[in-house]
This record gives sequence, C-alpha cells and structure tokens, in this order.
Amino acid sequence: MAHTPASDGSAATASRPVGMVTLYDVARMAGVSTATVSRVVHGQDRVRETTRARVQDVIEQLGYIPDNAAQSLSRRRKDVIGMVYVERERKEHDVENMGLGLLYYDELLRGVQARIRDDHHWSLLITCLYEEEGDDKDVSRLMAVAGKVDGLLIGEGIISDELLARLSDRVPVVIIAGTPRKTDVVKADNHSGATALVTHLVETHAKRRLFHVDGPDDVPDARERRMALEQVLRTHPGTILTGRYQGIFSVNSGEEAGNALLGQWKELRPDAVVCANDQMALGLLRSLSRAGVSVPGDVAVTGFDDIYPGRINEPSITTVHQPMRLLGERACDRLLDRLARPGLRRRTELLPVDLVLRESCGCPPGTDIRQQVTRVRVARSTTARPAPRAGQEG
Amino acid sequence: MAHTPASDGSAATASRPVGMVTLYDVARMAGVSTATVSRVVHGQDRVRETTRARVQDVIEQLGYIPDNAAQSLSRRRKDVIGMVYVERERKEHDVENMGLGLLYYDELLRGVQARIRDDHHWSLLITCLYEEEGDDKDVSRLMAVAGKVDGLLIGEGIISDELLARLSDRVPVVIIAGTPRKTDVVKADNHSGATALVTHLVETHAKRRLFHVDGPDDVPDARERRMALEQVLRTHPGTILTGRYQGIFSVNSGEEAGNALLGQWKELRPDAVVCANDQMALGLLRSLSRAGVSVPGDVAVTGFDDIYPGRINEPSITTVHQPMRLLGERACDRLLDRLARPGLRRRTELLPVDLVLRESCGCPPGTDIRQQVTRVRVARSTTARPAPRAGQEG
DNA sequence: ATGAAAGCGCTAACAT
DNA sequence: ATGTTAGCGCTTTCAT
Repeated sequence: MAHTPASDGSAATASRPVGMVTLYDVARMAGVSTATVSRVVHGQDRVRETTRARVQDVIEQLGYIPDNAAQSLSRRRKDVIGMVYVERERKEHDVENMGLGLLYYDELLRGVQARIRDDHHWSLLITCLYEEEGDDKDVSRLMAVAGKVDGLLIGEGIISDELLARLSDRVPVVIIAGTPRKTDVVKADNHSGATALVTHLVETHAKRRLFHVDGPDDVPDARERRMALEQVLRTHPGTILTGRYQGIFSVNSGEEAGNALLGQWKELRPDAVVCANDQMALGLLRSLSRAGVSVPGDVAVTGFDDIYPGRINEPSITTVHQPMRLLGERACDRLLDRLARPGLRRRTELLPVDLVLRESCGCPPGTDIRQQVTRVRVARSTTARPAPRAGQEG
Repeated sequence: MAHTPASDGSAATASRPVGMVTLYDVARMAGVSTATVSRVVHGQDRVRETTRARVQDVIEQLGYIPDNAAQSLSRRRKDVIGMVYVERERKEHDVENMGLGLLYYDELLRGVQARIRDDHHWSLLITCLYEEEGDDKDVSRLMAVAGKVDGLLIGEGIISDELLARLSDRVPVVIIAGTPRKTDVVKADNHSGATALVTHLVETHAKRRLFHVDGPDDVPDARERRMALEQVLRTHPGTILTGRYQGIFSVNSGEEAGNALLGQWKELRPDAVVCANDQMALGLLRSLSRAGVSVPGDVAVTGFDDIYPGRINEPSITTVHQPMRLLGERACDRLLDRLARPGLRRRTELLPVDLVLRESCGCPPGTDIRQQVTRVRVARSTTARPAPRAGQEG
C-alpha cells in the first residue's frame, strides 16, 4: 500500500478536517478497492448487487461525502459556475434602495438558479464587486473566483477588456447585459425598448421638449438607452433635449435630478422626462410632487426596467420591461452549452423587451398595457465609433 | 522528472482545459522550482527580489491562475462557504411575489456578502432547495454542496435532523432562523417581537377578538410567532381567537385567508387580524378592501418582517422589523469564527427586533414609529399542550 | 534563497 | 466484477 492516506491513529489524522472520511476508509471497511467504491458512489454498473449494498451501507454508516476538490482535480472539472456582479451602492440604511434596487441582480440570480436546479451537479458561486473599490480588488477577487469555477457569468460590462481577456482565457465567460467583446453575450434589447418608449412620448403624446435623466457613463445599458433617445430626437424634427442630468440609477440620484430640473424649470421647462431606470423615475417623481408639479399633467415621466414599485406608484410609471430573469436563464444556458461543447461560435443574444404603458407618460388613468417591442436596428451611420454589433449566432 | 505534468506537446495536453496554465509551466519558463513559484504567488518572503520579479513576469505573461481544486486538496481547505435556503414558491409569473417575496433571502445574502467581501479569499456558494421537491433531491443537493465547501449557512430549520447531523458531521454549520439543534444558530427574536405586537393590539387598541393568519406548521419562525400570540391571549383575560387560517407566507395565501375570514364575518367577526408575515397581510388587506371592509376602521391588521411594500401600502402596515441583513452578517461571522477556531462552544444568538407602529393597527394616520423590542422570556410551563389549537380562551 | 519530493482524495485506464 | 495504479496541480517539509 504505497498510497494509503493516513487513517490509522497516527498524528496525520489530527490534521485532517474533523469528520473527514475518505474513499479509502470506505474501501477498507467494506473490504473492496477504491475503484469499486467510486463506482458505487457514481451509480455505475459493473458492480455486483451484494457488493453495492455492502459498500452503500458503509458509506451511510461512516457518513462519507466525497471531497469535491479531489474529484475536481482528478476529473478536471469543478462542477461550479460563477456569477459576478457589481453592487452599485452600499448605503445600508437607504430604505428606498433596499426596497427597490435589490431586484435586478436578484432576478438574474433566480434565473440562473432556475436553470441550474435540474442538474444536481452544478453549483453556483457568487461574487460581487463593489463600485467604490479599486480595480486591483476586482482583479484579486476575479482571479480567485476564476480558479474555482468551470465557467463565469459576468453582469454588465464593468470589467476592463484586459481583465476580461485574462479571465476568458482561462474559463468560458458569458457577459450579461454588457457590450459584446470577445465572449458570448446575452442582453436585453435596450435600443429597441428605449426607441419605442421615446417614440411613444413623441408620437402619441406629442412631446417635444425632453429632459434626460441619464445613468452612469460606463454602464452599457445606460449608453444604449441614451443613444436610442438621441436617435429618436434626431429623426423627429421639432423635438429637442432641454437638459440632462447624470444619475447613478438610485432613487436618491433621481431626486437630485428632479431638483436640478426644478432649478431650470422657468427657463427650460420640458414636457417629458426620460429616466434611464425606474428607481430614478421614482425619485424624480417624489421631488416633483413635493414641488407641486403634477405628473403627467405638467410633465410626463418615464422609467426603464419595470420594477414592482413603479407599478403601484401614484401615478404608475410607464416604462420598459426587462426580462431580467430570462436574462439569467439564457446566460446560464449559454454557458452550460459552451461548457458541454467548447467549440461553439461566439454569439450575442438579444432578448426582446416590452413597452409598458401606464399613467406617468400621459396615458389615461388605470392604463397598464404591455406590448412586446419589435426589434429596430441601430442607426449605424450616426454612430461614429465601431459600434457593438448585435450579430446573430456569430 | 518523475512528476512533471504533461506540458510537452503530447496527447495529454489536449485533455487539459483550454488555456490551462499550471504552476509547472510557470516554473519551467522562469527556470525555478514549483516551490518558488508557489512562494511568489502567495507573496511569501524568502525569495530574492530578482527571482520574484522574473517569476511574476512569467505569471503575467502566461496568464497563470492557480487551480483552486488543487490548492484545496493540498491545503485541506476550499475557501468557500455555502449558503442553503429554500425557495417557497415557484410561480414565475406571480408578479406580487416577484415584487415582495424575493426580499427575505436576498437581504440575508447581502449580509453574508458584506461579511465576506473584505476577505478576498472566501467565496460564497449558494444552493436553493425547492419546497415542492422530494427529500431525496434535497439530500443529493446538500451532499454535493457539502463536498464543495468549508462551512455551511442554512436558512431555516427545514432540513431533517438526520440530514443536518450528517452535514454538520462533515463541515461546520450555522443555522439561520431555525430551531436550535446541535449547531450554532442565529435568529431574530420572534417571540419578543410577536409578543410586543400582539400586546400592542390588546393593550393599546383594546382588541379582544383576534384572527390568526398563520404560516406553515414546520417553519420555526411561524411557530414562534404563533406561540407568542397564544401566550398573550392566555395572559389577557377576555381576549379570544376567533379563528385561524394557515397560509404559506405568500400574498396569494393572504388573500385566501381574507376570503376565509370574510366567510365567517357575520358569526365570528374579529377586531384584529394577526398575520404571520407582511406578504400575507398585504394579500389579506387586498381581499378585505375588495369586500368593502375598512382597515383599521372595521378591523385592525398586522404583519411581520417589515418589507418595503408594507411601508408604502394604503394603509401602511404595522409590523415587526426583522434585521434580515444583520442575520446574514452574524451567521457568516459565526461560521468564519468557527472555521478559524473549531473548538468554539455551540451557541444560539438572538437578534433584537423592532416593533414598527403604522396605520393598519389603528394608530393615527401617518404614524411610523420604530422601537426596539426588549427581550421577553418564553413562558415554559404553559406550553404544555403539543398542538396549537384555535379558539382558546385567555 | 531555492529545490526535490511526498502527499492531498479521487478517477479512470488498464489489468485480471 | 473487481483491483492496481498513475496521475490531477498544488503546498510544504526537509534538504541544500
């Protein structure tokens, strides 16, 4: 026995985690080889029934649980996929955000879990990065996680190209809601959604003077919605942008946007405010309401994402529904596919969104219509830079 | 070289995951031993500066990322903690629950993450069990996860004693919000919270005829709240339970409870309804409102948990605030502690809750008072009978 | 300061 | 049907 792990009463036993029962222990106690135990554990055939039963007994009795580290090392796969996302705000007592902001990634997570659940062997490792922390922290976190998983789901395009390259060099990566680079991407069709929303404002409600509450510069979602807004303005003569405020997707920044807007109310009063997400729309509505401005009477307001509170708000918020959960599901599916067949061509999957018409845009009280938005192409010519292409299946 | 992993152009290379660069590759390319590379990777001293730099270079160049499986096997620790929870409902399109029910575990998760974030080396593996699935599925999921982690955080006391024993035999376990068994437990002081809430109803608002919307039998939180309610009734002569409905913590089941209540409205009209959580309170309020029953005018209603929608509901809901995030933090702290010092004595930590007075109990419109509940002891002697029964007299 | 080598617990190819 | 054994990639002790 050249390679029997210490299972005698020697000192080596002490260093082993409490209760650590190994395959060898089971094998010895059942009087079979480790190969046989392994076969039993994995329900393989080529084991006599009586043997199987005996081994099974010992397993129960000893409470044996295979060590995944050893399994992984041997099988060259960890049966774990990782999910990375960014926590934007960290204020623990911001009740508003606690009630609202949580939803995005939590839904994503639900989607991923839903996909994973049927396959007992996959597990999900989650890691979040924090916006306010340095890039080096991100790097060390990501390196650590990359060494622990078979594949990675990354929310948003927040990590640098260089880092992404390094990661995807090691494990397959699927980007969720980010700009296509050299990995698979699954994202909502923000462009079409925003286009439909703003077009509704302009064509149905005859709005002409829009104010834009934008999201962070570097967030792909925000960028796409912004570009769509600009494109609609461009293609509708007579419409103008009266101003813009850059928020960070939180209720608070929406309130700030509202205050900024009220500051220029006299001179540059808009007839509609387009917010990059629902949270900010909610914050904006609050500050407008405090100032006695009526919505949609004095001004229309729209959001994006379709979070629950926007639905029950007074007035209810017109917005675009993002299939967040589906996003998680598809991303997960794609990763699992790729893990199974590494040869797959890179692909960007665009998920359709719904336009949700409610009260804040000026539609009649009680309106709550949801209609799928058909895809519209991005106007290439006006986009100076090498536009992210939403290519189908590579 | 007896043990150099295949890094030549041999067939073995093909079976290695794409981009898999090993410590050996780095060592060879830097012209040092694996021991030295390992030292550099872990920033240990006893390496000459020039050597370190050279190795570091090769690491960058090759994009080397240590394989955690191998590290774990060698170091006998995985640097991963697992969190297990139960998904109660699975209806994908139940918008109400999407907006509300998500919050509990998500907050817990946030707490855990918050604790983990400073320690780069820990990662979090999450697994959810599904109520409607069989016990054997739970077992296989839990076994799998137990083999992948150093310690486990388990939400609620939903797993059998036997299974729990087996798990905690292998890795340290901290139960969150469950009944203390033979592991560490971190939980909110449900008993004191429910006692304060019901006492408020009885003493401040002079309620006498209570209806109870209970949670699932086997959920510890529900059980504790139920027992506190009964104890308050018992100690306040003249109070009675007019009826009880057993829900499953969802908005829908709250609505059903409301309908059941309305069914016996004539004969057994209560003056207050105590719901085991906010979701059900919300559902109940909806059905009462549809039936034209005014709250708190005709009847008072209370919830539990303090979820955001209850705060902005019309009327706002009187409830008990659970420190969900803190629960996650403490549980994680405890697990990390135990991992560091396995000898720790088993302990149950009770976290204080807040009584949140709002409108639904009959407090004046606009009320939103939050006060910490001081701990009250569970009355042992009176808990003689095993089964909770309705219609008891105080 | 650096290297050689013995494991860590498990899998799977190859015997028998 | 069952056993033998050579790794999997890394850490760490013990030499040097």
